Amino acid sequence: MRSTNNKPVLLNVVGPTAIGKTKLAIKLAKHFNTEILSADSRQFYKELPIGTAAPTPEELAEAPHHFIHNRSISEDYNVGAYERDALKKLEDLFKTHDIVIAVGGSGLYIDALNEGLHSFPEIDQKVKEDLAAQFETHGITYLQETLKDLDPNYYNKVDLNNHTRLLRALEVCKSSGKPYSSFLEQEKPPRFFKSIYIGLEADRAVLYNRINLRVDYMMADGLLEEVKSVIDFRNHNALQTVGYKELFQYLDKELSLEEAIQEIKKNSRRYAKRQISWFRRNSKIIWVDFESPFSEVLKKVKSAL
RNA sequence: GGGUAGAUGGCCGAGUGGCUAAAGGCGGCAGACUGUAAAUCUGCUCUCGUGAGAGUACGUAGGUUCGAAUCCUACUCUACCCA
Repeated sequence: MRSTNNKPVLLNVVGPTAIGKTKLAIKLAKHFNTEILSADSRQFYKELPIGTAAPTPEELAEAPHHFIHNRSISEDYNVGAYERDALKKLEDLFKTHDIVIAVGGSGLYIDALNEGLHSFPEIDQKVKEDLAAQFETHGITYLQETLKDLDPNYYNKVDLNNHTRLLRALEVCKSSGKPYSSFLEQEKPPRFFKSIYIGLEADRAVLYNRINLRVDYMMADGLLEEVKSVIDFRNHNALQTVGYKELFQYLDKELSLEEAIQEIKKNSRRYAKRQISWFRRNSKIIWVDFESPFSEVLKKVKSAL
């Protein structure tokens, strides 16, 4: 089942949270007798099975999964590391499979996998801490002015209100002595596989209803206990996550349990909206209704091969 | 039955004669996104119109005024208090 140009195929299943990506990916994996590569920025943390809606043990048994529960929240992990690790895994999988399934709702991770990121220098931790401290004391203006000085090109492009972006760019500039934008100008090596994208969609009201219901299921499944078990790590990046942030607030007595649950639902809806925005601009995605019969999905996949 | 307070856009809530289609918040919609990305950030949100602009709007009905969400009268409803 190689693609027409004889490259192996990475079949990406994308879409907003709670729309049924996991289940579709498993069906596709079984059909093509292949394996699943997760492109989800939270499901690889083994301590967070409930709140991240990771595949259940039963689902994991249905098809081989990679990048699920293979990391700890105590580790620092990020897209760059993911791209490196996932690509290596993919090379392995393509030795024995012509088609592999990727599934995930993290747009940046999907893009990193399929298109690649530019290569950036290592960040000097001291530089990072210094910048954070400067931001703390001098505010965002400091970041803006420093960037204007170190990388005027990027200064003209970035969202100047977004401190996260400014910090990252400055970290690269200061660690490497070269402008951040100069790294973006480098040629990216082309992928050795062909990418196909299936996007699941649903009416907004239907999607929101599914999200709300899933939060209730998570609570019934013991999300609160899961959150309590990881509270010592609450400042780690891995826990800047919907479902955890809000329940930490409940444990801090800032919110009632009911309020916290409502916040989780709301923030999940907003997250879904951001995912939709991200995927909408990818014109390669073949969109299908989340309730489409599998045969129909399969037909669309095959016509894209 | 009497008294007091109140009634503002999907919701909460400010405004107390012109600068008000009406602050702010919430909710919603749309967008950005290259190593924190389930993060971070931006715009829009009465109706019609691409736009200029027009129309409708601050409980209801009248009134005062060049001009009213803002002042007056009556009525309706809500909350609390007295009987």
